[in-house]
Amino acid sequence: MAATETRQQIIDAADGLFYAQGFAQTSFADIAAAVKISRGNFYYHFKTKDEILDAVIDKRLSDRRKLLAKWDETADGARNRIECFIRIVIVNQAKIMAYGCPVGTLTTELAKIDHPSGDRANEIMALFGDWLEQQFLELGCGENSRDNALHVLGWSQGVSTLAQAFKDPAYVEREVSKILTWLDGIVAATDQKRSQ
Amino acid sequence: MAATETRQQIIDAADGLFYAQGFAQTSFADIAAAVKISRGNFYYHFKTKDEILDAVIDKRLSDRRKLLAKWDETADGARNRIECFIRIVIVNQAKIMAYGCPVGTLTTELAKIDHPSGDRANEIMALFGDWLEQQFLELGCGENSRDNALHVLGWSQGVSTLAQAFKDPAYVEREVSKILTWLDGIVAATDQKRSQ
DNA sequence: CGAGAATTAGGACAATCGTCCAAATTCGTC
DNA sequence: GACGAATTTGGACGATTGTCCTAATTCTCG
Repeated sequence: MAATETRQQIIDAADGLFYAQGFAQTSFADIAAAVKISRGNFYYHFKTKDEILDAVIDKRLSDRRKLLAKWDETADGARNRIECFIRIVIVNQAKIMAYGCPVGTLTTELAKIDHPSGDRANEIMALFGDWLEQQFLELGCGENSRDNALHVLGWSQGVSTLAQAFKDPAYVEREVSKILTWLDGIVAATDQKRSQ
Repeated sequence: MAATETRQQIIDAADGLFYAQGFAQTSFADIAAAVKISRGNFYYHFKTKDEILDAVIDKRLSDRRKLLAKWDETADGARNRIECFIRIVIVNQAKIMAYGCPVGTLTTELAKIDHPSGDRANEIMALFGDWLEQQFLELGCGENSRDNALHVLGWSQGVSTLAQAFKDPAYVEREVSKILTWLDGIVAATDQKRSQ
């Protein structure tokens, strides 16, 4: 099999296992079993566990960039694009209730063990923050755009944490309604300001 | 030394280490070094690592109950008590930026590894949720009280997660201002409804 | 087909993990 | 001071960890 192919399978399996079990709790043996490859084979593709982590972070960054690009293309207008982001807590509800937010739980875990790749993991969080800021800028929020972006981002992290703790789908639905009401309030306020 | 004394020192050290490093990342050797006790001595006080975890959760539950009781005594009115809760993200800012929320990170970690004591850890989260609900009930929010309580609780989790990721104190301050404005909006709305 | 490169298999390695035990030490009580 | 209980010590244990190496296998191309 081509090296790139096996390498990709390792990354994909590690991505899923890091999400479901956490980085520190996932061993080479776990990934090997998932890919059905000998343990020693890892050393050919990745010299250390940290290299796998970096590759997984790269993949997640790439995946999220693609997701945001898709929303940029398909969703009509900045408000609807923000709603796309908001609704991922419903779309991915089952996984979030089981494993939490893939972005938030990784950044939290790496920050807590002070891992060198923690900054790279934070880039995924920053990616969403920057994208949201861009949407609010397009909405006409001006200097409040960054503020609003972090508000929505933090909201999603809070909802994910409580969804995992309480496993209550109805709570998630209510919070989505609330933040959408807040969003439309922002839209109305900027529209009003613009017409003045 | 009395057994209860050593036991308490172990629990206190484990509490701090579980918070700073995470449960899974903290070994018996780590705690032993912190308490300056031989590793084997643990077996006399705790048969397994899970027993230490349970004791730490008990301590945290007790500590938080005391904190809430103090707020019940000292703070004047339900609104100010809710503000006490909101402001812990500022009071504990340094630790939160370094290690995240003690409650949220533990529940997240235990949920992810599907640990038997995860439910007990969730009780700490539920403790705050129930207390907040009680405050909103006293504010006169009626059936919206639970909803509002989870909103504030989720908010605190989101702020903690982003504070840890971005390490930006100004963001925390802005979010506190925002949620206090929201809170006063709730107070005003219920006052208005009451006077009708 | 055959030679050389690319890829994989399987295990050795030192370290660390949670657990457990027997011996040594300290403590309280008469 | 002496005896039994309570407490502590230091290390052994099997398992697992990440890392690393060598031999075997598969693939590629002349």
